[in-house]
Amino acid sequence: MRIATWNVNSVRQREGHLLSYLQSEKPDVMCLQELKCVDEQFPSAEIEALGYNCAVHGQKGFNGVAILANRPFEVTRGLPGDDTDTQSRYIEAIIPDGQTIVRVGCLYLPNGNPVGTEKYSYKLAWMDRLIAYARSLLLLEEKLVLAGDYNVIPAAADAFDPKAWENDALFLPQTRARFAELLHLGFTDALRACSDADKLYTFWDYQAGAFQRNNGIRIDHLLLSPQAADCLEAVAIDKSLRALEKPSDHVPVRIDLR
DNA sequence: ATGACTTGCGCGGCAAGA
Repeated sequence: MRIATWNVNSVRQREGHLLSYLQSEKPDVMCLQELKCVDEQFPSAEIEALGYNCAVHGQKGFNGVAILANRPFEVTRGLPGDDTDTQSRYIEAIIPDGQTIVRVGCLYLPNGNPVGTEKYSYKLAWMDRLIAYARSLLLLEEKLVLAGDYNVIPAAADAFDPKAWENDALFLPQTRARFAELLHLGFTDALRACSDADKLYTFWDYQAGAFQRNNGIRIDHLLLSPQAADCLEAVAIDKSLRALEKPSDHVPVRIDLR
């Protein structure tokens, strides 16, 4: 089973690239973040025409997540743990796979900048909720994939210029500690399970020719439960999409599970 | 040293992103 994740930075602006990607890479499951639209504005008809089912958790203007799959599936919306949180940042699917299932969580973790504001405390609180929920999901002992834009640079090797990120919400020690805490529950970072190479990035800023200089960061991740990690066959970062006209600032990351 | 793009909203320049 092929599972991909991509922060599209507006699904309406990226519809053409998305449809091309679905046709060329043929993921069984596609996780999308930063839709920047409400459910009614999501291009469901065009995606369904390619044989996908869509589950959308949109929001006006910002945020918004979706899961697409080439078969029917069950879906739940929202990250448990705070009924007052109105931001659309989590959607989960149970994907049938022969006699078994794969549970896929699609997440858009808050950016958290500027540090020292309520934005950063919201990020840390959201990570605490994710850790608590992930702990409960692991008890199910299923194939589980938590995929998305984590807005976390896990280590210095995951940034072209780590010094520039020292005081940023994506790289602060408290941020990385929570990401480590999540991993230590028993998750495997799919990319790092397959490669210890540096200069592997999933985001390049639009400004100052960052992509041309490969001045990027790795912040889009697929975390695997033990049962999913045992099935990991391959991982890829689809960097070529960043060189297209009108790209997202993120590129897709995908895995193949046997 | 600073800003450097892109998007949504909605029609004037901001907020937000990372």
